[in-house]
Amino acid sequence: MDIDDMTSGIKNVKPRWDVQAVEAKWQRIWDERGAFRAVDFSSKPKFYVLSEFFGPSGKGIHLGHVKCFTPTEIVARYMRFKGYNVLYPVGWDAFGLPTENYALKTGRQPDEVTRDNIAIFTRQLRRMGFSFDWSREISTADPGYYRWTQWIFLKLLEKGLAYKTKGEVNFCPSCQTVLSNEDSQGGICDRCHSPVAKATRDVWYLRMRDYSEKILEAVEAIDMKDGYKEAQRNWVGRSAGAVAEFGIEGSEESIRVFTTRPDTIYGATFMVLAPEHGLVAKLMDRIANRDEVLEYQRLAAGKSGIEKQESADKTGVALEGVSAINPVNGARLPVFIADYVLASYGFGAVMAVPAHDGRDFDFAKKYGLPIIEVISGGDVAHEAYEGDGTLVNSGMLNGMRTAAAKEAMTEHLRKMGRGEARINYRMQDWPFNRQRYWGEPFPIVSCPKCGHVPLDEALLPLVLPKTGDFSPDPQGNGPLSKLTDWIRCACPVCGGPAKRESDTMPNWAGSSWYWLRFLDPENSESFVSREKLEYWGAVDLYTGGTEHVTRHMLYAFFWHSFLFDMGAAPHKLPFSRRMCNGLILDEAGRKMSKSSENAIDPVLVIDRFGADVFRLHMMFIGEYEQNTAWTFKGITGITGFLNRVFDMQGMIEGDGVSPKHESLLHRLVKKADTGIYDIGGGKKEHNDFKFNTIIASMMEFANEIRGDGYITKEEYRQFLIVLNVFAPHLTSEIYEAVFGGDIMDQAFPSYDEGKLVGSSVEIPVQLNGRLKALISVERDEGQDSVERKALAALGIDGPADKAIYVKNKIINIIKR
RNA sequence: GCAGGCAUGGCGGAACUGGCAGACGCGCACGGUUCAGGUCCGUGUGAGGGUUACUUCAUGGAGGUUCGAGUCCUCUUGCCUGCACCA
Repeated sequence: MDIDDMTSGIKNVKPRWDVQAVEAKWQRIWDERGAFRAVDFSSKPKFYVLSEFFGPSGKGIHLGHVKCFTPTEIVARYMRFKGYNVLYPVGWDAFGLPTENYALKTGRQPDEVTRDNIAIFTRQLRRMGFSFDWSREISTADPGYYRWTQWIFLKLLEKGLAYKTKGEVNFCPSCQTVLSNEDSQGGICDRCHSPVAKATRDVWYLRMRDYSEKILEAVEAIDMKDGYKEAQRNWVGRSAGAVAEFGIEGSEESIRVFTTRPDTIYGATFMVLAPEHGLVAKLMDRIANRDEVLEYQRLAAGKSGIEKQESADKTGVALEGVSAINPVNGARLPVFIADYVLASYGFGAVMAVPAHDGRDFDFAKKYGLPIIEVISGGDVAHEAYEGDGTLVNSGMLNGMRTAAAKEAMTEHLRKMGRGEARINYRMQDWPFNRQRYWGEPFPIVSCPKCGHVPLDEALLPLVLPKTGDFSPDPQGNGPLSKLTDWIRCACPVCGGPAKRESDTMPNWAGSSWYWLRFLDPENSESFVSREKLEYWGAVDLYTGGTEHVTRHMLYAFFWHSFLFDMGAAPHKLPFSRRMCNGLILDEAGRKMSKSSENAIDPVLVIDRFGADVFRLHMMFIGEYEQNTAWTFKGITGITGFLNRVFDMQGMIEGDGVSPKHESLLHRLVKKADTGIYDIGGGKKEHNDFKFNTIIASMMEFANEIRGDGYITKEEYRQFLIVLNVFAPHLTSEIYEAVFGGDIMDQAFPSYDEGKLVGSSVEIPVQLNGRLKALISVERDEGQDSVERKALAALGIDGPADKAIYVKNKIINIIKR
């Protein structure tokens, strides 16, 4: 579909200025003047604003980019007017599967594809007129950049936060690579949307779980909507409880469980292990129903995450001949394996208390296991009671309340040497290697004698070698393993024959620290200079997609906390404030993605309407954080508005601010000054990012001017500055024509609280809460005289029973 | 199941700490300009009733607090978005 089809049926409003020429002219001027350069160590206050950098696909920018970047662009221009040294950088998250898959499909080299795509993005973004500091452009696939990604990995390794082991991980059969939990949310590959399988592989893990508390600290400290914090807390999944150790009858082995309810331990009537629990193999020769157990294990291993979700019904198999012993009362408990217990959480085993846990209850009912009530308050014959209450049937705990009993039992277990208090986390360590080509090579050599040996830092970057064959290997080896000359090397420690690591890092590696590199993109001595880190500090405002809240952001918190701990970053938090933009939907309300049919190419919109109109329209049709259905309806209203702004050049009369327009202008300036961005931040509630209503206020102002037929020079000047942050091209052009010079040299206009209301105000008069009349009063007029006017307007003799007057707003007369 | 969010005209959406509901824009109607269409300019536009003055009803639904509720409280319905057998 071309632009004419898409815009058929809407008014054909012609702009009265040469849109394309004006926009090209100012983009060139800004470029020549280096207008958006952020200045290191400037004496102005710093302001660092960032939207998530671009994954440069071949399709170019999409509407989601425009929705995401226009707000930060507006904030950046606004903050420059407010006298800040603004850093608003641009870069490329260039490694990763989309580029690699595209290169495979088209038979081209990923680095060439990346270079071409970056060129496309650059051209398009310049045409949007975004005020990026292009001199700080970075790409994660550039050796000068990924040298430092590799360096951070070596530091993680040095501090014991990276390790390689065999582990069960998510594996995408289609992309033929290992994925992290964050990459396979809902059991679906984030890249190709295939169902994810489980596989046992050699995995490089990063000890992200060790950073759970620090990540949670960052979650609490960053200024961000509660919903996102909650999603992040859930992802980390902190829960406080105890570990308890149950013996195995006639064996040295024991079952360790994590429980949040140590108070219910007297109610445990059986134990459940995850099917793949290591103990099963160890006890195999005592298990009477070996075949049945092995069969169940085999079935459970084959189930995907989705299959497990679909079968809510609980299944399991008893380990016949195995009994566990409750450490507190010596009770003999049967032991089961069942796939409702997850190997990856806690110890992969639970003490089952059917009276007080819904899942255990279901399982007990199905297999006819006893249910013992130990907390009073429910009806455990019919359903599990998970609430608090008083302990019964619980020996030493009887009569205690839940909270006290938890504490007492935890202490009791500790004294017995059979348990202790424990905080457990749902979040897993981060599987960090991918069996794909287009990523950062690991600076690691594998030596038969010395194990995994890191390369010397001085040898970084370990450059990704060029190869004609970078297709994934069905055996699950990284494509680099085919490059035998590159793989073979000498061990840095013993000099003997060794091999390089052939896997590469995931596409989230380079994005886990990139905001820091913008501070010092050319540095070849360190990842960022200390002085620049100290000058710029945290990103003041960071925006991006909601989908990155439980992924990129958690990785970012992890790496940043690590860099802080090792003393490499002087500030604790990477970002001060985070906002997430809503999605762009098509007119039918479906998600508009760049791959789908319904996508609208932003370039067509620029060609037809220009960047100024496009930006205003995008901001006008919906709120930043809400999903927005894209439509061309109404876009001509924006063109008409800018036409009227353009026409004001012929309506200039007088200087100063006319009394007629004074309160209107002050209200507009206040609306913009408070509604674009809350400077200072730190507040719980923000009242900014109100771009749609600021545009409405500008339209109101323009309507008033048109009605009056004149605008003063000073009014026009202030109005153009406000509009400039939204529509920089046209306003620069008009400003130059009317006033001479560059509008960007101006300061943002100021407003006066005392001038927001005109000298006389029209207020509604209510009688018993019903609107009856309007009266005109002086600004701040006293209640007595307003009340007299109101009574007169209502035609009432004598006093009111009561009168409520809200100054300059409303008066309500009560007369029964 | 748990958590978070949303609900206002024909449509997108306004409404600051409770204070004229529907700003602004689109659409629509009528009028002007035009040979005509488009553009442009003007007027009107929540629903019902009345010839007018006016009046009743309206922010998913039901109650409540208040002089006054889209906004606060209780209950309820529908939709969206995360996480989901996490012990």
